[in-house]
Amino acid sequence: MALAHAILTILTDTPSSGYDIGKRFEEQVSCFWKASSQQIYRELTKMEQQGWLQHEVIAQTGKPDKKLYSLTAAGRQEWQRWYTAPTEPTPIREDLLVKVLAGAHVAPEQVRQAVLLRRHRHAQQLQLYRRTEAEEFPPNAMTRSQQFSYLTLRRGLRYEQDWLAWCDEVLTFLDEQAAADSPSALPDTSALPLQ
Amino acid sequence: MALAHAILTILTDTPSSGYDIGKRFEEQVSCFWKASSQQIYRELTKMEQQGWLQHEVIAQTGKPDKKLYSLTAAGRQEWQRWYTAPTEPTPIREDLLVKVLAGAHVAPEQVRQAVLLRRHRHAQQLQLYRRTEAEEFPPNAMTRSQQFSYLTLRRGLRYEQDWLAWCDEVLTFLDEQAAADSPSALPDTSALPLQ
DNA sequence: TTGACATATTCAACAAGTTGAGTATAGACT
DNA sequence: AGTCTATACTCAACTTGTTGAATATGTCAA
Repeated sequence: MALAHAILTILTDTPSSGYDIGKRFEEQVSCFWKASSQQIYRELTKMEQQGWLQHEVIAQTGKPDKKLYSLTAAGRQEWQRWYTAPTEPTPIREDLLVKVLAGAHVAPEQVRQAVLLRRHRHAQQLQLYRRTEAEEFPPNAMTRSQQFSYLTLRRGLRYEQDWLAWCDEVLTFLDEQAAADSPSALPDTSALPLQ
Repeated sequence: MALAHAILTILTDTPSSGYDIGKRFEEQVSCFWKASSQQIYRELTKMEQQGWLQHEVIAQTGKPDKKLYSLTAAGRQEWQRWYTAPTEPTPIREDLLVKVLAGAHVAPEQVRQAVLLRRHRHAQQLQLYRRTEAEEFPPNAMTRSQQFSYLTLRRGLRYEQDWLAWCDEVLTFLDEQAAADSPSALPDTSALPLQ
């Protein structure tokens, strides 16, 4: 039911077509939700069958017709119900952590490579968020709606920073291990790699 | 294919039954992967069909028979291939962020409630991880395998701490808004809620 | 002795997410 | 003239994840 509620939330803001919703997902919401257009269209059909939405067909010149969806009273009510119900955290499924967990069974270089690759991805994503922050959220001139939007971007920023910091922890650990194992290492830095 | 590789990883360590794997998922891996036993059994069957695993039936006294799965050469090879292939970050789907995004459309108290509920959950999870840390990872006496395991716990600890910090950011923002809106507020603390 | 709990696995149905193709119009670029 | 992109939607097949029930044995405690 989760995607349905994300869609309801967008339609709370303004009536939209499936295509519009898809774009808003990509632009605004991609930091914490991803949905393919196929998924969105399918969900919209289901939600209309449930009576949460209605649509009217809008003829456009130069573009294909579109179905403009808007909330029904039942939809608005369902949205309110959802809003006050507790939200569960996303189940996390992280390949990289599985790899690190098994780190003792592979060459240290393999662990390092895996972590480095992911570190790079998070660094890029962080940069992207930083750009968005600079471009779309002027420190002293945000509307109320923008302020909330900014709070969600803050989550994205934190998330990426936290990943980077953890990757660095792992890399530091690997460095210390390597130093301790190599004959030319300083002898007294091997213990207590993390605390 | 992701669950399959998590299972391969566990079997790299030691041959196990579906039930054993389920328990290790719950105990060790639950911080970053969740799988129901049904899912695991289904996946094991599929993996055996692909030739990654083989099993032998072990008769036990006082307990039902079990199927002890172990890696084949092909399975080990596939695991190696996966290990060196880049890992994508999990797609995140966070209801709570959708709620905060729409914060301007509901009463501030509703946002606060939603955030407080989640904050509580993360605080509890953090405490749980802290206990695990204290009980299972003695600072100076970890095996190599434990050290890697500890690194994954570190990810969990960080993750929960980061959530708490963000929740507090949102709550602070809401407090400042409330103070700015109420007549008895200090007049000059309203601007620049975050930076 | 009855019921809860741990061990150990299977089947069925469904919901959610992914992949890929297909249909259409229209403007812009080459 | 042909291709690319943007708009706008649909259908089908598949994989993955969730929920609930069913089966079977043995131990431990109320």
